[in-house]
Amino acid sequence: MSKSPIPKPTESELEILQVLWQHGPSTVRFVNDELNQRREVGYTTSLKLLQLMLDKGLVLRDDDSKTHVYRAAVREEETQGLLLDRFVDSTFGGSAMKLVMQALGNRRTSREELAQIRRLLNDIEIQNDTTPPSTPDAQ
Amino acid sequence: MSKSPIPKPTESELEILQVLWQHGPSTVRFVNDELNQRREVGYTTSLKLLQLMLDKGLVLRDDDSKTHVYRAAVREEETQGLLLDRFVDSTFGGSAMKLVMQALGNRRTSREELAQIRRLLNDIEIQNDTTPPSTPDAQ
DNA sequence: AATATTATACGAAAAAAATCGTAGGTAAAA
DNA sequence: TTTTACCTACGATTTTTTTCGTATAATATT
Repeated sequence: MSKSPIPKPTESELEILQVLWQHGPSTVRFVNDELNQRREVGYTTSLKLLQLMLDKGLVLRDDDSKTHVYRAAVREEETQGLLLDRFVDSTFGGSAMKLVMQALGNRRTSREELAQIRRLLNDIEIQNDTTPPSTPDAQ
Repeated sequence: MSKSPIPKPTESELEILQVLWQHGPSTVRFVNDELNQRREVGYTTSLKLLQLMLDKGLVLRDDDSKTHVYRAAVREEETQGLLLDRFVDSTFGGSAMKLVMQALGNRRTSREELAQIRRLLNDIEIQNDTTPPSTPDAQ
């Protein structure tokens, strides 16, 4: 049961992953166009990034046709969770609570979203009740 | 009412800020010792970092005595909020909700903490009710 | 067939961060 | 007063990340 040694994506790599997660398998051209909606990036820059990501195993590619198609090799939630851990650690000293409080307190959250969170809280409490609190949290 | 153009702290700088936030004004020696509880860092590395941070305005220092004393120049919540924004943006495509859901769903949250969040949710809803939803959110 | 367009590969420069070594100063101890 | 211990300043190196230029091949266009 070997855990994949996912290398942490850098900020730029994350941007690209976002595109792939959101739009599915894409060509370099498409990815680059997407990136350029936010900031100016050269085509070969995106290309190189994707190639590096391929090496790292962050993406896979289909090079059947001349124009290669890349897709994310890591799942969105998994990766986000990983980065979240790092972030909570580095910025909030390990306290996920603090983070949540800030995230909620800092910005305007709609009633709909609040309700959604309440629902989630309920679910978690139910789980807490039905599950022994001593669940080994293997990382 | 000029907002200070706080430069974004890097990961290492964040580590140091954590120490200062947690322990208050500290000497280089102390900061370095703290850092070394997590990983190996040379003394002059910490020193240099603090000096750079001084330049950037991230910390202030009292150099009355020979041994300088540094303290955070940026407030914890403010800085965390700033970084949170960046993080939400880069990792969760701008959706704070997604982040909160993950943060809560992903890890074991104690009943106490859940209650705390509920309280916060209540507060927010009250605010939402008493405050016109159209608060100009000048960025 | 010749030309223009669009791709990939890849080395390497540029930029950003982190780390360290060494010089030199001050103060306490011997 | 000499020695020892600790501190700061600061240049410079190393590492990591980002960005780009150029060579070259394949495809489409005229």
